[in-house]
Amino acid sequence: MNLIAKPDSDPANPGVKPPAHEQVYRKLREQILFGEMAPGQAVTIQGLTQALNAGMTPVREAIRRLTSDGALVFQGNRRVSVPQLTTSDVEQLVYLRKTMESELTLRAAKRMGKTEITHLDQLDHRLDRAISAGDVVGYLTNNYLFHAYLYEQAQAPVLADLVNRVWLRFGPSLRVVCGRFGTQNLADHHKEVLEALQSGNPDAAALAIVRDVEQGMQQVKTVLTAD
Amino acid sequence: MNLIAKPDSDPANPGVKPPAHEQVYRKLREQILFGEMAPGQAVTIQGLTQALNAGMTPVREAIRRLTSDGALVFQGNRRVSVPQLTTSDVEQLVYLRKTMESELTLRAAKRMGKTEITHLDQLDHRLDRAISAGDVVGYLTNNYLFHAYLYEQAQAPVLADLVNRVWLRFGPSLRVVCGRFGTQNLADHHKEVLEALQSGNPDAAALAIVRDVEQGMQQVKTVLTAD
DNA sequence: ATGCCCAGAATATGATCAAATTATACCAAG
DNA sequence: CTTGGTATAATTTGATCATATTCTGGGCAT
Repeated sequence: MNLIAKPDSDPANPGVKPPAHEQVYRKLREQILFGEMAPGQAVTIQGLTQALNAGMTPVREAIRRLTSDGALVFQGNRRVSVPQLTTSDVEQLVYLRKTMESELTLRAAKRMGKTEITHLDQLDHRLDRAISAGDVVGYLTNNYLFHAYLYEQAQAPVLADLVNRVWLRFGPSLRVVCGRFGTQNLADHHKEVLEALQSGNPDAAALAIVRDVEQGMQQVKTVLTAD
Repeated sequence: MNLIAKPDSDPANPGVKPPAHEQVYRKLREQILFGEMAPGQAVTIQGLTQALNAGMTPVREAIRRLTSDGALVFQGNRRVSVPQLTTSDVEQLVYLRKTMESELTLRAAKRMGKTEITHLDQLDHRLDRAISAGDVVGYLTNNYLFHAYLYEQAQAPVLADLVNRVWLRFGPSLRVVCGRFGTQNLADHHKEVLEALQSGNPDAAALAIVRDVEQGMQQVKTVLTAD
């Protein structure tokens, strides 16, 4: 019997490769999160098989997972596409993000030590660099990583899972926001979060995250209505 | 060109049948929600293909969707099983249910008219009958239908979607609760909800739902710890 | 107890069938 | 004769299946 911890479950292990459908899923997930797909864009299975150089079955399975995530939608007939958010959708997403992310931040703040806070700070610096460089993909990526790392520290996998699910829904719209406003005008409240963490004030951190969410989602709503 | 609205998109249309992977997904979903699967139970692809008399591909896709829902979990190697909840999991689920379901109830209460409230009342009567008959599956089914109908009235698809996702996580554990306590001792707060709706008090309805959630999840937690 | 081997299950491919969209051709009306 | 619309054909794409391949886990021998 194998008593050693299985390297399979370690996502950072370079020795073992995850199955093809997992790889395809992650790639598509990144493309959706980091703005390589536009809202309303059609997604074809056969298109993806050659674009990602993958078989048909893995692509199908990845698409199923993503439709369950709400990152893609069944288009009545059997076509799939990137969803177009309505104003009502955004309002619901705001409510979800505010309640879930504030709770996650609260939990994370109570657990994080010096090391973790420093790492978060570094992530924010990278984000700043991407902003001043006008690097849209870098902005989207690092903004996500900032939040994702924070929520990972909360040690609440169920909540973190659901939040990631929610992010997939508005990911494509963020790209549109960047195109509309440019990276320069994308102020965030990350500095407030970091200060609250450093001074050991969980409630303030949670409040700052709520402000961050409100501000970010307000821009999404603006782009939608100006559409 | 066909200018008539496509009957395909109508889910209640009996003429058109959904694809096999969709049917398999719904069947498995019901089996998980209504207690035909036990926590920890292993799920094999080939087992399902003959149990549901379906092909391999549809079963695979359904399983992918359900793992994304959190209704099934990858067991490191390539086994899949029904998840065992931890105490921490339940606490997170409680938080999620309370915030999401109270919001949904609030929205629903503001929209529902006489007709809808009557329908909800009928669903609750069926639930009562199942309880006094000791019908476990009937209890689980009608309890779900009560909540699902209520949330459907909120006209908030994003929120409703997420809540359904959450229900899939604790569905199997509810069955265990029934086996432990028996249907007789499963008091709920549905009557309070109905009274609040009839007297046009959305906040009271939301509060009653929160109590219902707390009470139900408390039983789940009890069963877990007594394990 | 350790390592090799085999059975069985899951992963992945390509082929085949069915459905839908697009393109084309035909007919009727102006 | 042109234009608009409809019916039909062709192409594209999705759904499913049968099959080959890979991997895991347990049994057996050392």
